[in-house]
Amino acid sequence: MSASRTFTIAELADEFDVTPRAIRFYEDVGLLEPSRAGRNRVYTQRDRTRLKLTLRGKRLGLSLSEILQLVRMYDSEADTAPQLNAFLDVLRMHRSQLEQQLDDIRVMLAEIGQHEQRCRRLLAGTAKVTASR
Amino acid sequence: MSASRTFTIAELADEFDVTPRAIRFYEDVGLLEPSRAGRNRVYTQRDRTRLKLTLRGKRLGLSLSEILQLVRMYDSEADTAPQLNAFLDVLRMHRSQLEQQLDDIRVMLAEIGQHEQRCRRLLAGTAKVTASR
DNA sequence: CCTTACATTTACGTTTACGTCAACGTCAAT
DNA sequence: ATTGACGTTGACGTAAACGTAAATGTAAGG
Repeated sequence: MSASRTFTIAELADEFDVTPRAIRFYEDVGLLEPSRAGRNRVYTQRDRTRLKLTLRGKRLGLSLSEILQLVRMYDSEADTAPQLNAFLDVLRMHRSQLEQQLDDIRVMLAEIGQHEQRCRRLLAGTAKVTASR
Repeated sequence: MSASRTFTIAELADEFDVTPRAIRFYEDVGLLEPSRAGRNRVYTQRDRTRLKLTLRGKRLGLSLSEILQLVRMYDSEADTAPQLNAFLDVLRMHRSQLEQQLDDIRVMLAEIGQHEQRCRRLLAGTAKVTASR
């Protein structure tokens, strides 16, 4: 069993292209919980996964507190019916938000396609003009 | 020709569920350019479209200045080959970013699906327990 | 032993995207 | 004439997400 590798703050910072400052900040808000070797932070695979989740959330425009709610929910061992139903509600909300984003992205990609077409048309034009001179 | 309807700030605020304050702020940063009827702002269809674009950008996590760059680019009448090529580069960048987001969303949706499954399994369990009591 | 490199905490600074008064204009309805 | 309802311009406040020193520790290498 790969004795569950650990990471230094700089390793994670390098791997995910964030600053150590940001990583410590994520700890402040409760997203990471590294152990310590003396004063220094020691990050586990779990922290690494958390960080990856965090950055993915950020890329989708979530705030850190929203991300925190998410990971806490995912970690929580809800077991009563009310808890589970509340959980399901939150999941539905997130899913509908993600689907809204999917729509937004589709529209934007379509627009980008249009503009690319236009650019290429125009470039073809300037090429001819240049060649004909 | 539908004499190009105009809108008041409150109409737009209502339609898109944002505050007038936000709309005025978008004007401050250059995203909207309403004309005036005396002191009051008058928004055109173009402004409405701009606002829609703005809010879509926001949902995807873009900053207002990024959105401003986008709409300016889309409006600009680039016509020289270097301009057009630069334009294409930016379009490619945005497309790759959107595709990254698509990936992120797919992963998140999959995770949500997992959790929903788990919840339903557990709920089925609690239902049985409840029923058997 | 001294420097270099990386780590830490504390703390103040900064940018973004508005919120929140305050003070005022204006037009319609009572 | 006054009361809302809606609009305006400042101007200050604020939450989020770090950046940026400053002062300190500490382990490794020359």
